[in-house]
Amino acid sequence: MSKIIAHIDLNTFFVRVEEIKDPSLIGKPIGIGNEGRSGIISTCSYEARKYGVSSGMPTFEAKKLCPQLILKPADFKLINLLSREFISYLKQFSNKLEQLSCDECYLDLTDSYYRFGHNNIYNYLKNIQNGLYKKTKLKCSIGIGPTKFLAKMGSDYKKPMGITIIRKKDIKNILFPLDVKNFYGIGKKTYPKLYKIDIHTIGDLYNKLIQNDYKTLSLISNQKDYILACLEGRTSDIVETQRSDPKSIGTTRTLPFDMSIKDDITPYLLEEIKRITLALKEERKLAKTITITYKDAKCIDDFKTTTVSKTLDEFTDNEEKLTKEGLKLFDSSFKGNEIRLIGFTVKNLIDRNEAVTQMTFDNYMIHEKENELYLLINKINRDFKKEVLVRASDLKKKNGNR
DNA sequence: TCTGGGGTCCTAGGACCC
DNA sequence: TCTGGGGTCCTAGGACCC
Repeated sequence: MSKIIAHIDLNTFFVRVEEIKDPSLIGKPIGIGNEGRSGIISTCSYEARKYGVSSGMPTFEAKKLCPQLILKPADFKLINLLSREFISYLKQFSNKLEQLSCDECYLDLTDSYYRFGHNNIYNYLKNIQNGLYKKTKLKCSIGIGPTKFLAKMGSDYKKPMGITIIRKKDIKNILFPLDVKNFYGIGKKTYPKLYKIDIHTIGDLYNKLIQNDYKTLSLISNQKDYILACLEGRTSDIVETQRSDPKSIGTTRTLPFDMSIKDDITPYLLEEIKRITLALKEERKLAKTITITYKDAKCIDDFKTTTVSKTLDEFTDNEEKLTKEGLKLFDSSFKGNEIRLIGFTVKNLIDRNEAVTQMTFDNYMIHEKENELYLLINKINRDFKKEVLVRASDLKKKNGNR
């Protein structure tokens, strides 16, 4: 028997958070993003979309398209709070929940649907959707299908507050007429190439693949089996409740201005290395491979990103070691060209307790103690900085009122 | 003033070993 | 005389997603 997998997607979540804070914004064109040198729109309201504004667009361009656009920075504190409420609300219906990001998840409803003798799947879902709205004021779209892929395509099909059921027998009717760029996994590089060989819809793509069309295979031969499995309802229906281990941890930072002098860039790199060391310790991981990322400042109609990496002789979470190796790699690879962004990533990760076998127990215990201390010092530093900022702003207010 | 930041997965070539 | 074939690891880059 096939499962009942739901994909639940919050509609324009970051915008909705602002509307909940300030209901007078409802119905207005809103973009979430920062003003300034490197601001982009992370998401925008449906009203803004009418003007052509879309996510990923630089804010200056969005402003050009829609001058009355109201720009708000993302309020991550409230976003995280509401995201947790969203997840905990859904867990009432099934504990088989896989969170994909702050605003979407899969839910395996097979047991709960049948156990409580429901007989109308649409009403059952409508109830979940309305309940979420009542409790949190958040709007969502729900897709239902026998596989995760079909559920995901379903939640995307109708927004906002849509409910779409895609059984295997509905695939031809619902998915085949859709533009091929709506296929989850076909992105902005591939779809124009598909258009060129006269593949415009998902149905076109399916038929060409079935026929082993030479031109189609030359573009996406490696994805053939996967795409066919998706469109025949044969992909995964397993909702993974355990958060999977991270494969890499990294940060990047856009510099306050374009830089080409090593000594100017180094402090920013050091800061990124510090952040990653802290994250490694918090995740209880050790890393073996380090990567530095640069983005060129000037490059004709594209920002070229280059990476250099190095695999170290041992797994580590030691700040001194990561800093030493990071700087060495930077020194040997940086060509002195103008860059606008710098980043540091670690990969090739193992659990810290796995490393016990690689060091003596005493050394392991010393390492654990050192790390506890490291996290504590970081927390004190953070709290201290916050305190200083609060006092500074109090002082400013006082002086301002005089 | 002028395109974020966090990830995953895949590929291809080269080095190296047996 | 002159270099197979399989496997693994490392590195760089590309495509995609939220």
